Amino acid sequence: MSKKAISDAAAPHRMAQGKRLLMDTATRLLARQTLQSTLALRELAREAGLNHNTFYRHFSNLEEMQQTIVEEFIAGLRAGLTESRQQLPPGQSVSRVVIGWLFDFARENSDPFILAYRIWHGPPSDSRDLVQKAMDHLCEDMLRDLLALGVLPPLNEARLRRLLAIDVHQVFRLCIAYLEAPRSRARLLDAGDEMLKALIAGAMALEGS
Amino acid sequence: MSKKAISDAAAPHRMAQGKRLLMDTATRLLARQTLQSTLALRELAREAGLNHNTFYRHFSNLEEMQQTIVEEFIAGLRAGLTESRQQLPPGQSVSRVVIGWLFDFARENSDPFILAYRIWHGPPSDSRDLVQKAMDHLCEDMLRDLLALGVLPPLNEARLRRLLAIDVHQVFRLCIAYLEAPRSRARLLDAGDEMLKALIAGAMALEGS
DNA sequence: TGTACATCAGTGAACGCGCGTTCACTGATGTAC
DNA sequence: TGTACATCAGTGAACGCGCGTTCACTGATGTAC
Repeated sequence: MSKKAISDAAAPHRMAQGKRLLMDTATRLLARQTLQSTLALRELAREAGLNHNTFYRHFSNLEEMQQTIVEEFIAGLRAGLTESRQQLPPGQSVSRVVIGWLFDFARENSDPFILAYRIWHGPPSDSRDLVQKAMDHLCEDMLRDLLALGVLPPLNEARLRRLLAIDVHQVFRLCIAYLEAPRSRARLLDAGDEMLKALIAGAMALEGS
Repeated sequence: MSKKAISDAAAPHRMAQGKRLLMDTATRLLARQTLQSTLALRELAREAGLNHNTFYRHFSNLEEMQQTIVEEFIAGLRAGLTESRQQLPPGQSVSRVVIGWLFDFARENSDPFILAYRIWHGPPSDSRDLVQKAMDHLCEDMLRDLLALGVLPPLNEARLRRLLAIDVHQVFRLCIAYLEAPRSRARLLDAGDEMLKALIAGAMALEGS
């Protein structure tokens, strides 16, 4: 199970040091800010240890940078999930393994993870649409996997999609909870497992009625 | 079913015009901002049509004001829910009625609603703790109501709480979706109904195993 | 292989502006006697 | 009922500061021939 930070996975092409540094610093500052405030361009550069004009060499404004950060995060998430899906150890609870992997991923990339989560639940924006699209995609993959693994009888697909979307939402919330209280890992894994089981059982019960 | 704006319900005591105006304007600006940026004190006052120093008559900083806004929102939400619970029309789907009421409430108080939702999913803060506490409370009320109505067999309470917490999260997400696409109201109500049914059925299935 | 030139990443000074905060003020409302 | 005083809501000028943005510059890397 890979634990590479996404910067390696998603941007193997050489990237200017300054750009890399600005993106990482911005992610850190945005993810760790305690009350909402604009990220100031000069503060970002100061924090990154660069001249404030270096920013303009790579981005024309902060929104553009944020979008780049989100794209990189999404690419890393998808690459990692694809990889981890191919190595599903047989006989284990699927959701435990996947959620476990996601917990690790969240821990390795906590700042981008938190940032993406907040953007996902934030005001409408291009960045938010990117995150939402990635989540939809993730949902589709999950449905396909569950059907392929035979965990699911072929129920009403539209309903399954809706319920899996709930699962995805809540799993990401669990990841955030995990980051805020890493010692609860086992309990949170249980909760994730219970949730998927309940949703699938619920879907089957609704089908019958 | 009351549709009063929360300012009436929660702050019947006379409040200085300026304070009221500042809080409403801040809520509007915060809820409608498209990309995250600090609310500037002077911009707020300008937008409210007041001298920028009026702010200091009522709050010592923006965080304090935000907390006041959140408290007022929560008080209004709870008062409204209590009221609507007492007038539950018999024979209807409980979740449809409650979610329907919540949709109306969200529409009548869309700015505070959106703000509270974003705070809920945002960085740790006193405001966020207030929202979380209100949601926990709401979950307890819901559990009590469902048990009293006999909709639920008395299952494992801890598990019920966890699954209802999921329901609450998702119901609020549905409210946000409703605000962003009011024409989908019927579809979103269906989704809310389906979700609660699935979760309850899932809980019962897990109990049996 | 060497040379000339273009592109690129990063620097540093300078600008005008809106910001948060302070202070001293005004006029209206409430209260004590 | 009237008077004196305190409290309260809102105003306006002034401050120093950090901000975003521009411009002209440097030195390193890449490329054409």
